[in-house]
Amino acid sequence: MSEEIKYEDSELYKIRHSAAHVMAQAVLGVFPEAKYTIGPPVKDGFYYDFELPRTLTPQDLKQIQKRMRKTLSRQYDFEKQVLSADEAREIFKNQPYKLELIAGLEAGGVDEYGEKLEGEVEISTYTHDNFVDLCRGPHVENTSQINAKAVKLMSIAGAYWRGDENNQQLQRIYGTAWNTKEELDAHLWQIEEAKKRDHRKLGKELDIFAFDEEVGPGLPLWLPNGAVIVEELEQLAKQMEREAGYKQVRTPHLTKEDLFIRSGHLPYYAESMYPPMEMEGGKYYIKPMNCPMHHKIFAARPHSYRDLPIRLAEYGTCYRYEKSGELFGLMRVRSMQMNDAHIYCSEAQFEEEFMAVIDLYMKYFKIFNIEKYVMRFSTHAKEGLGKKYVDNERLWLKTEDMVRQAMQNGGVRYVEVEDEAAFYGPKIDVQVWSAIGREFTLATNQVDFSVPAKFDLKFTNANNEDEIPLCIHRAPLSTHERMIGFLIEHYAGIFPVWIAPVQAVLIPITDDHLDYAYEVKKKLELLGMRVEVAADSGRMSAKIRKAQKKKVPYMLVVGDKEVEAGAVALRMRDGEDRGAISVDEFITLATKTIAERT
RNA sequence: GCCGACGUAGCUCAAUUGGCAGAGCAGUCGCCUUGUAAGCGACAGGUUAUGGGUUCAAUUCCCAUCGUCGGCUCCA
Repeated sequence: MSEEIKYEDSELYKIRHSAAHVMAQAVLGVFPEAKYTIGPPVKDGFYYDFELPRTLTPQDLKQIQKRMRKTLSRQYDFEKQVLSADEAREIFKNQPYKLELIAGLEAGGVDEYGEKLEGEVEISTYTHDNFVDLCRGPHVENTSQINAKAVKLMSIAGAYWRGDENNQQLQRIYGTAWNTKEELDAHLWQIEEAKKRDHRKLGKELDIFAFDEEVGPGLPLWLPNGAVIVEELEQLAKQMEREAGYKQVRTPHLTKEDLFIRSGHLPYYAESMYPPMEMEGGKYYIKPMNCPMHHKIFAARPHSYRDLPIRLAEYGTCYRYEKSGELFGLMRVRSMQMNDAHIYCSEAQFEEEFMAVIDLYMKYFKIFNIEKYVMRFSTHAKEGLGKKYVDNERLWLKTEDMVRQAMQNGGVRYVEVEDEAAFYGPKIDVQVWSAIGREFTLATNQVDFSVPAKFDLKFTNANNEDEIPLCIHRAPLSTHERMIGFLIEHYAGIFPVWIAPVQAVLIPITDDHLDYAYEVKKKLELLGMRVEVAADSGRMSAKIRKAQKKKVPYMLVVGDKEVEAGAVALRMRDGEDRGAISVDEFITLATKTIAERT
């Protein structure tokens, strides 16, 4: 990776940045009264945000693109000019957003996102043709370096000024730009391919989950096939957690408000919680997370340092009132089951416990063959102490160091991001991307050196004194919803045999072979396999096609020869025909594959 | 929640400028008895998301609600 040119320094970056200017010029051509804001390059393209007199239509996009092509057919230089704040103000006197940016640059070197700039700040403009934009570059030298056939405007969207929902909402136009038309076509093709593995599409095709308007948005229904996957994941988690010394607990879905007052979730988290129910004068909430319940379990009995660490695990069912626009298939829902656990330990035990959790992550990633992810280490920021972060710098630095040390000792690659921690401690998030490119936190591993105190959690240490334990919140398998959404896309629906909802389909060639098919099915089911018989009146090849579309791992064709020999003709879903093998041989092969989760 | 687009059979999609709502697949029932990705036929399937409005007439035009999608914000 390090040998590659950074995107920010690449030619493509300049092309996209420059294309954004050309687009802004075109928009101003159509709407002379438009206020333009910022327009940076992004992954695969660029955007530009505008305040416009009316909302844009797809027709407008065509017109804007046409104007862009006209500009790109000529040869205009991009000319940089460094100027004073006053000079800049004169040029952009009718552009309030630009004036705000100039003020930011002048005052303390704040960039277009409100982030601090390093070093000396100069104010500069880039001009091509008749269009001037406040910009620090870089750009291509001349518009002719942008291939008009490799630029395409993609969509119109709403966006808030400086990303703050309290600010003015602007209209954003997304575009994509490449070196050549071939690259553009390849990109568009890739988008189409990605849609095919979108979990919302595959989830429907493979009968994994469904939403129902009368049930409500963000409340998925697991169809039988989906429930199989849920069950397999739970069994995996329970097995791994048993081996790692966790104890299973179970807690209610409802709780009095007192619990969330103590935990500190109310009122700060209230807007993500379902409104309370009033019962006998008291308020009850549906839980948005399990931690307070687990803390109460820890507090339910006295503990000696000899008992620690105590690891409490639960696939807890939680409900969060996510804003309607934030819902996204299974990836972002309102009802969810978390692969949750809380580990209570002493400071001395912390590193080992944290490492063990990371180790568990790695085991899971190996099982699922997950390679494309980023571990994000989120730390506190000094300025936030006592505000968004618990005011205990010693423990922040100590636990952050412990986490850093554990990650480095384990040889785990991560990126460190300041000022992204939970309020109670640093954390490691595992970031992944959905098929259509949206980023998600799949798993999370958080240190908590604060909330245990709020719950008066304690254990008796070796000196016979009360001591507050540290707590590790961890969810390596995320929630069932997000994990399965992710797995559907990760495998493109071609699940490994152990989680495949249907593992084998018996395909009788004629009805004469039905009895034998059922006989084999029963034999396989006794071993715990999920098997179906294709008993419809179609041709064998039609039955294969059906099984193939459902991505069933094993297709077992049975005809006269197989009945005679006590065999099945094994066809794999990649099309490989393994010919006739004995039923016992198939059982050996299948049960081994399933048991090894390969 | 905000901005925009969209909503026709279980699924994927048709339906000239407002003029009788259709097809393929899936399903059911027959026939065929079949060797590695679609055998043939018949039947059934709809208050065009929901509720109002305009009109002689609305899937089509207008309004509201619900839902989905693309983004923003936010997140397991």
